[in-house]
Amino acid sequence: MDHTSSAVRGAREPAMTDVARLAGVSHQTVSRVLNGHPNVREQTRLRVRAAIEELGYRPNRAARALATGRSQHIGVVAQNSTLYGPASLLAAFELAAAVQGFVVSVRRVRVLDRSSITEAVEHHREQRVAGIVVIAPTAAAGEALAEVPTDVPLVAVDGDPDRGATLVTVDQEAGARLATRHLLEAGHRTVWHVSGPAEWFDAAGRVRGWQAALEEAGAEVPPVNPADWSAASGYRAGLLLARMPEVTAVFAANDHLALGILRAMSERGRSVPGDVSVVGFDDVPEAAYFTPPLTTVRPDFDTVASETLNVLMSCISDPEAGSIRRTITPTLVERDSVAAPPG
Amino acid sequence: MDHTSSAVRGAREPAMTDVARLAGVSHQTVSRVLNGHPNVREQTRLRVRAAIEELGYRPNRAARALATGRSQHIGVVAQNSTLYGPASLLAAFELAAAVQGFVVSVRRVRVLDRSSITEAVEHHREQRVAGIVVIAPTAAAGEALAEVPTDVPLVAVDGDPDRGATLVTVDQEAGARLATRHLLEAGHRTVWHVSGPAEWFDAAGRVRGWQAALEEAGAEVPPVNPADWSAASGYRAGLLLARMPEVTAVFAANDHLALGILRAMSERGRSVPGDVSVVGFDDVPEAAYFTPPLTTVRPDFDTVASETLNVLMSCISDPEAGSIRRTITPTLVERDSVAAPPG
DNA sequence: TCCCTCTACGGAAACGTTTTCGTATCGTTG
DNA sequence: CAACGATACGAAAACGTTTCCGTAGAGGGA
Repeated sequence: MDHTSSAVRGAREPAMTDVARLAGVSHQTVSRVLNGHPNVREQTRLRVRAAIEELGYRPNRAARALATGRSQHIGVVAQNSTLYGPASLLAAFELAAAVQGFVVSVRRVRVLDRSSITEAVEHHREQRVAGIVVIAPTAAAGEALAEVPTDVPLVAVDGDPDRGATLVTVDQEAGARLATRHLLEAGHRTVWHVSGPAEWFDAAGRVRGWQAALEEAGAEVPPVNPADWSAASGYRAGLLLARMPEVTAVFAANDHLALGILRAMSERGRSVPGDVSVVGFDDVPEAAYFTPPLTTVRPDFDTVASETLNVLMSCISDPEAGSIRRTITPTLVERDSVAAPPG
Repeated sequence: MDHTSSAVRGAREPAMTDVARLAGVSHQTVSRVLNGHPNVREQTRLRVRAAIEELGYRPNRAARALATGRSQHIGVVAQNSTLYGPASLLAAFELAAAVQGFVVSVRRVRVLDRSSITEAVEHHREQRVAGIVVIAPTAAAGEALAEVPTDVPLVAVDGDPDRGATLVTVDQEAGARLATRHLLEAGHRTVWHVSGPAEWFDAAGRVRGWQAALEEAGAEVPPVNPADWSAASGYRAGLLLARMPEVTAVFAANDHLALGILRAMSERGRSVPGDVSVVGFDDVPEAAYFTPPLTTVRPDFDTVASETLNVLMSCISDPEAGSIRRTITPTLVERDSVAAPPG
């Protein structure tokens, strides 16, 4: 018998008191059973469970939230983009949170500016969420977070590494060093860089890491080729680089930029990795099937997501704790887009 | 003065009664002002607004949900995947819902089987969401939805086209026809197909459309090459097809499969589009930078998302209405991966 | 037997809204 | 001037939980 679906249309949903009446106890006892409190006789517990089952009772979360003052909700603020990194991070986070019994509400913003972010955070606070996660990869987002009230646990992901707030990030610098050193070790005299948008911390960190690796190796630091994250802009940058014979190694700030570069090189008749070596960043699932398969840097987004959840949980359970910081170090995935320079 | 952030730690957040006291009215009048009810003197309205401002008052959504019996939440059930289609659909939906003042809670499931889906839907019902959206592209999901109680508005996206439920879908058959006819019109005698996983409606629809287009043109229908959605499986299928000289045209069920096929063809020395033409599906942002730029079928996910929201809204406002069905027809995007067959 | 301490449960007051109903004031009308 | 319908607002009862406190009964030690 499925009482749930046979419920009369428009009839009030069963509440705790209904369960209590059927089980012959008070509604507080039902509450106790539901929340796993001790001091309930086994026999009573069973009667209550049976009544719950029979009525198809489901607790009203709104009432619970009102009574306790806290909800099992986590608010997420994310940008409206389908970039691989943020998307897979978010998906992994939602799954992890669901496992822990939390429901995550995501609020998308069109652009990551101050007003949008404060509005979105305000919105979540209005919902009395237990905690907030902001995917805040740009400078403007960092500023916005600085002025957010601190009375609700908040963790930033990919945020400003120079702010003191609690933060989970990928070590962009280390990743960029990995890529750059790998190219230098293959014998290239220097490495050119096609960067992401300057206002992104990710992009800035990768530039820093690339530059540091070059300086440490005593290599010349060529000018940065600025781009956004798209294959289209990678293509444009690639066309420029393709006509410079001295360019033999390129580190692209992400895999889609690298794809655009590969395309440009191919059109200009410069073979990869024969004439030019290319390394990307992100390890998107299809990177292994680019032409040629792309050597790239892999940040483990699953780990970022689960660490984010861990950090948020400890912020929730101990709001007085200082700011926490977690950094995930990426790894290098070697494929076929890197070789020794020609000649 | 920012009273919000200067609130004493641990102090109770201001409630409606606090605002009322400060404004010298009763809390019901505050409620009236908040909800835009008429019959409030302009002067009173201003006093109330001032008090709200001064206290940094924000209404408690849980209390409102409890009192009204409905929440401004939309529950989404989605698979834990970073496939481009579902991901961009979801992002667009979240943005559209936010604009309408709804908060969307997404519940990820590891796999799209019956128990996971019913559990996730149950979870949302427990939260008393105003409506539910299930991204249900597989047969198992379709079955699961059949047994979900109908007392909450629910719309399926990419669900079973043969079920009567309210549904928003992409016209997979039309898209596949577009691709197949385009290849036939380029002069190919027939078109081979690398399909998505058989349990996906999307995949099945694309197979049907491809087959229908071939039959209508009197072309031979070659056997389907089954794959999943990944570039890896596209690559494997591509290796097989590359060694069959009679294969001159391939329709891939999505762009990442197509990428794998391009890679396989390139490795086997078969040029695209010189020897083999390829058409994809999805129009991922980087498809224009594949080697060669990919001709593909573009479903407009923004439209799917906004239609989904529209349909859900009408289900919410009129729960007695029958099931609604919306179909979005994709378009063909021509690039450089299609040419006349060799010889 | 008396007192005390557990255990198992009920009574009742929160939590912060919305909503229904009631009422005082005021301008209009017959 | 009495009667009446707006208009502007307040009183009080929901909504369905949790939680604090109280209490009856069982068991144990002096």
